[in-house]
Amino acid sequence: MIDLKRLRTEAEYRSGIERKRVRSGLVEEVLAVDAEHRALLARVEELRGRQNAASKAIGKAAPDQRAAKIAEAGVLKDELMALEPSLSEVEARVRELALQVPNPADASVPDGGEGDGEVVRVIGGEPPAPALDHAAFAEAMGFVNTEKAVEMSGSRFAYLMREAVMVELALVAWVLGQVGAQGFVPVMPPVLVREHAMEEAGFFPTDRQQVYEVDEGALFIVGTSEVPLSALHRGEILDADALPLRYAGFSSSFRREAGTYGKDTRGIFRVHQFDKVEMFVFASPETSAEEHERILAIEEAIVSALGLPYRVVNIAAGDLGAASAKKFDIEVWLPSEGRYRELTSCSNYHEFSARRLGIRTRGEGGTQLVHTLNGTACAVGRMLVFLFEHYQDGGAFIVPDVLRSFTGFERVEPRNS
RNA sequence: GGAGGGAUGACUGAGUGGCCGAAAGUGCUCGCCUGCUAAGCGAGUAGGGGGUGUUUAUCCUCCUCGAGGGUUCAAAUCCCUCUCCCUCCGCCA
Repeated sequence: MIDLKRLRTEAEYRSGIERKRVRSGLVEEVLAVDAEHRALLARVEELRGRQNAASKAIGKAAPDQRAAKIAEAGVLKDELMALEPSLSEVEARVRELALQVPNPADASVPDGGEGDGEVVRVIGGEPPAPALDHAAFAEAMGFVNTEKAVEMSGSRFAYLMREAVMVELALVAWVLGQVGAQGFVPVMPPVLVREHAMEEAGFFPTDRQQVYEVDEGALFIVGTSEVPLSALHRGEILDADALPLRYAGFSSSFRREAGTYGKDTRGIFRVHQFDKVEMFVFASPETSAEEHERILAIEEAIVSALGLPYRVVNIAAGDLGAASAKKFDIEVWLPSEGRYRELTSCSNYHEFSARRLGIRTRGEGGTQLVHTLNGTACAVGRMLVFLFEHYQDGGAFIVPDVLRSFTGFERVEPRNS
């Protein structure tokens, strides 16, 4: 949720929103309805004040004067009742519109849309394509079965099988250890949440079409453990000394991938269900930018330890999600496609989601909203895609060094060939 | 699945229609006192919106006692719905 007060008083705040490709006229509309709301609120409050005073007077009045005073207060009540429905109607409109307004882009975010991100750095080379691309290799090795999964569940589902399962689990265990060493508390959260959790995390209403709905709309399946992690301190006033609070959620993630027909149909690059270790941080506003860099550094350390060539991109304003004020993607070189593809991303939400969640700290001048940040420690399935290409040796698969103590094997030979 | 009890400020907990945004205690903050510590004494201590503005001051005002709705001139208190917690019974691991 944006700060309406800042929207109407700070030009920079407003331009940060407008840099994010918002529906034209939305900002003007919000401001107009907000003004209407405040004007009406003043009238209603004035009436309520008089009504409150009149009611109090009845309690103190002598018994023989009560009847007259009750009649008097009744008139005020009727006036109020005539006005209040329009107030709640305007309130609902402000809220509905404000929910559609994205978090303003940070000043350090470049202008433009998809493809206009700023490449911050490039690490590693651009090795040539292996004999088989990730999908063909995974199938040849018996690591992935999409055919039967598609019959059973539909496109973009897959069975992960054999040694690949052990590599998947090794990645999870290793990554949780890495982030644990950085102070992130491991969490396995519920993946079914109520609607308000989706809204407060910043996903509803804007990304509703990406989310699976179950139990007749009572519950929604999360597309990232960011949602249940964000709710971990819902409604709390946190001790400033306790910040930053860092969590690492491990869960399956589910995405409808609406509007991606025909994109990334090979293998398990883009699927409806995948496992992910996600970092989530509640930070003070003063340190959130620093914390963002820290999360990025951890992501880079993980990709580097796996020996993958990558680049860091500062995502352009028009390509940011609604809740994000700033986002870094790590894109890893995918040899078969001869280009960098997104593996992780980390965002600073500033106080956008904290406002909806009601998460604050106590400072000198009262309470202030915390900042929330999130970042992918490891999107496991997507990571496998890159490993399947970068760790081919002849027809065999080599287990990355750092995972070997978890898998118990170093190499998987080609099957029946 | 059935029956009953409950949800109040950072915490414990009183409060069945007006004198209640709310007793008391704990905690915390400040001051006093005590040679130190402990104890004692006094004061203060919820969140949010709007207006004003000398713009993290002051002041005015409205809302909030799990959430939403209703009754009433007036609701923490009465009624309805929902969410959650507890106890007992049943069922199942």
